[in-house]
Amino acid sequence: MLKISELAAHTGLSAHTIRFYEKLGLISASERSDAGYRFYNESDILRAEFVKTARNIGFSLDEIGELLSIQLDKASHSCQEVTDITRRKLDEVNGKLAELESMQQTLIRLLESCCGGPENANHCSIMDALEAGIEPADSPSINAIHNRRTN
Amino acid sequence: MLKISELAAHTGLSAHTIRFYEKLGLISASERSDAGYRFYNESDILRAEFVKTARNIGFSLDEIGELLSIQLDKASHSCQEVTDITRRKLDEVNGKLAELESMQQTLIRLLESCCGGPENANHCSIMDALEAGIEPADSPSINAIHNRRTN
DNA sequence: TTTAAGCTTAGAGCTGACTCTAAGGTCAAT
DNA sequence: ATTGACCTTAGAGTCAGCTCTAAGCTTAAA
Repeated sequence: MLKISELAAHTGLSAHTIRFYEKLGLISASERSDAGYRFYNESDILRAEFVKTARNIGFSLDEIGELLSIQLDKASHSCQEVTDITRRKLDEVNGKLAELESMQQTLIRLLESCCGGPENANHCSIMDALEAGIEPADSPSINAIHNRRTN
Repeated sequence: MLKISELAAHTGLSAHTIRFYEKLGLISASERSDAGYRFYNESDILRAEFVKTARNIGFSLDEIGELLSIQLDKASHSCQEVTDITRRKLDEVNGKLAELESMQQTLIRLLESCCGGPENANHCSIMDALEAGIEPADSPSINAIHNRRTN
């Protein structure tokens, strides 16, 4: 039986966050002391670790809620439901990756174009590019590979 | 001279957003009609486009403010200041990319492990992995390349 | 002339995931 | 007995970047 600060130390979540997750129905303390202190038993701890793991992978708290409700009654949920959630998340991640890679390419291009020296910025090619309204570069190669796996 | 909705159409920003950016000091209307309507002249329009471009690249509104203040007095700012802002942003983008690529690898690994079929989730390998507390995979190869350019 | 679309303002609300505060009760050690 | 660390709650605040509302004024078209 762990107290909240012990569960916090164990999971790496703060006590505040654990209470917050409890409000959302993600984590609960099966028992309370007479004074109202939360106590977490083995299965509470496993559940908290599940939440932490899922959060690390990038699932939103809502999605973690979905996954937990599947976990509570696996017999009436299918693998497909689980992969659907996972695939949705992967698609989202791929979309963000594409955006960020486009930004990355643009930023690299800008940095390569500018001397970066102590000269004044009158002829700075980065400023010129921003004023001219450069297009965001899209970085096709890497994402094309990633996306192929998901579509 | 454009009215706010015309500038909105021109830039792809909403009129609401343009007013919001004005509050932050990013965009301004050099003139007003007798009734108080904003009117944007050529240089206002260029400034709005600058903001839009910088935002597309991924700069925060604060950073855009910095860039604009450099633009207003290029003679007293150096190329180095501009590249510093740009490099900072690139580092940030690279950091997010690394995180997302790690998530991506983990999600792909999960999807590959699961049948995704209509069977019940009693033996779903994704659920198993979440319960077992999988490590986030870090995807070294691609980021190692990206990061090499920035450090 | 009337109507609809568009403009103005200050300020509130939204998103997601926390993070913190205030006011108070509990517990272990000295 | 007192200190200090820990626990409780409801609820407010934070971040960034919008997004919307209300109440009222202006303008262009039919």
